[in-house]
Amino acid sequence: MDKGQQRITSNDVAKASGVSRATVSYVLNNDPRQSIPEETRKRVIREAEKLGYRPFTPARVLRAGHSQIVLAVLPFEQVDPGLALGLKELETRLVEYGFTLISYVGVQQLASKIHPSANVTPSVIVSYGNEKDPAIASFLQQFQVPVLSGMNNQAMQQLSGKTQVDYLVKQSQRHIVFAAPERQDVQFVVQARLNGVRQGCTGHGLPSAPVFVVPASRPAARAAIQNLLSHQPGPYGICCYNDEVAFAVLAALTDEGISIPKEAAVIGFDNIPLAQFSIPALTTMYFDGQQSLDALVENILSASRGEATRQVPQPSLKLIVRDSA
Amino acid sequence: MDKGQQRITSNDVAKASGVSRATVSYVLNNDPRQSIPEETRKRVIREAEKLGYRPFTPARVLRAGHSQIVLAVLPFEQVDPGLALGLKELETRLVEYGFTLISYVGVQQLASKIHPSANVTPSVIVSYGNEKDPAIASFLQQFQVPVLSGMNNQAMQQLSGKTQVDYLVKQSQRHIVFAAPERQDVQFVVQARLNGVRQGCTGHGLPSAPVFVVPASRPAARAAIQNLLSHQPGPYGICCYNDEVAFAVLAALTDEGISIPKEAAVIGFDNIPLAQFSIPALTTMYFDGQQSLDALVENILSASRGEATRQVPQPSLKLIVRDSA
DNA sequence: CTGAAAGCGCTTACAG
DNA sequence: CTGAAAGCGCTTACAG
Repeated sequence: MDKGQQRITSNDVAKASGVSRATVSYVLNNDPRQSIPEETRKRVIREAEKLGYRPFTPARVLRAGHSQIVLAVLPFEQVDPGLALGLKELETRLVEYGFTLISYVGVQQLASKIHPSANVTPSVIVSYGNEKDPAIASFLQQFQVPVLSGMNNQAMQQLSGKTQVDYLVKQSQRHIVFAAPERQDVQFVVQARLNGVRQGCTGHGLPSAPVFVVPASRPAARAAIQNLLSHQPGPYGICCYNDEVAFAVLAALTDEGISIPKEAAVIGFDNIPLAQFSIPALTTMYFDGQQSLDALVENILSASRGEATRQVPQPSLKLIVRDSA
Repeated sequence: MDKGQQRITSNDVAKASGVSRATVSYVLNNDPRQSIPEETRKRVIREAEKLGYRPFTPARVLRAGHSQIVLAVLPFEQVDPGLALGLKELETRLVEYGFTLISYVGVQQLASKIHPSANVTPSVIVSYGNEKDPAIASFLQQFQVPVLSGMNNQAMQQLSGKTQVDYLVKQSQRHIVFAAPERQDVQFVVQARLNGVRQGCTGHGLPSAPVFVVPASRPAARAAIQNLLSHQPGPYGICCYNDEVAFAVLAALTDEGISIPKEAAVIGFDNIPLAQFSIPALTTMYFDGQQSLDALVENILSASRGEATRQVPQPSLKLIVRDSA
């Protein structure tokens, strides 16, 4: 069945350099318990290179009993830009320890088909969704490996919502509104953020913020905001779920001729690269997860060895003040 | 070393259901060449489920000699939104055949560290970069599996550039400018797009389009565009590398008080979700890769069996006319 | 219809 | 210092 060239194995390298497979393995893995003469070592390495030998990972993993793969489970349709950045950093960090980060995005549909897990054998999972959701829980469980929580917990999300309100209120007293996306895949986070916003309102003795679901089309967004604003006199303070929602709100406001930030102040979340180029430039916030990242990496390493993990510190919240609020 | 629970193997299932490992395998893989009594079959399945048995993939792959993994190699820092969508679709399609799509983003740095390939064993690679780049070529080569070209070739990119010009010229005669991003990771594509734009200029008897490198910060972008526009009288037609660049151009133009599209028309590329929310709403284009996707999936399947692949048809180019051009 | 056995490629005690 | 051997978990000829 398998046409084409044969796989090059450690056996080939052994033969080519006139040693046993054991010695090849010792040399290539730099086993400190063996002392191989420099000459032999050189020869093995040279032959391996010449043959283009790559150890066949599945065999190695079978032997070791566990892979060096970390799986990030992201149960949303799209990865928010802020999260994408964090994952990239995590990946870079893990590579230094010989680990590879693999992401599953939009697990809900995938899980229902042939289990994608069939092809990937992580030794640790980092979960960014609601682990209490039974569908997600059972998806995670089937891997039978430790599951860590990514830097995306409810407490953090609430704090962000609250901080948006704090900033808006500090600027001047406003009717606080929470702008939510239509997409359903992320409502878990939306809820947490909303809770934070409402908590902020309570803290400032303000009425509870209404939810403004921002339509995904521009004319609809405009109509919706017109309707929203007609209910109450301004000025408004609009806490957006993220920068993408904020762009839609900005456009709707502009189309309606509402002046920003005077009549309606808008604050986003994520500080995506595009945020500085909105009109007006978007005031926003983001998580600076450096220390949390360190802790997460440590936990991943521990978990992969079967050791206990520690509490990850909250990332700190950064505010970027531009022109929209 | 390995603490915690033992792995559940097919042996456990065999013992629990009072059959041999062979039978377990036959049942669980639905081997059509065996006729197992319905009762035995039921029992095996039940026990496997009860024990939560999952075949250990590395062992399976070692036996089979090849995985069911397809690796997408994306040698850029970030994945453009249009590409991200295409990958998502590809993944969905492949899952139906039992394959898993895994992406490596930003391979240039990764490749220089511990070879990430050590942990992943694809049976086919889909490459979205410049395969003639020696660094990329050697990265791809080490996997020793068939490499297919993703839907991202130069001819396509050129056509997009040319089509941008065609549209702009059809609207009215303008000084054509090509707006390129600062980021270096994607210059391979930028060049192809630029070639297309210049080809379009030539076709219409226009002078060759100058390249406007758009700074990543708003004030710098504004200063740069002021400088650009001072060289020649308008009106301008600005072909942007993608929608993100277009957002920056729009902001710079607006800050300079240039009227869009009258004095400067702007056309983007990708039709990202945010495109409709720019001010003014962005005119842009994108690839509709449906038929190409079918062909790519077929090729992946063929290649994984060691069979020959066929030419992938060009995706068609869609124009979205909004207000910026 | 079922089971004992071989073998995929690797690493690592173990014997020399 | 080096090599023969065992064994990770799986599937699949092969023998019965």
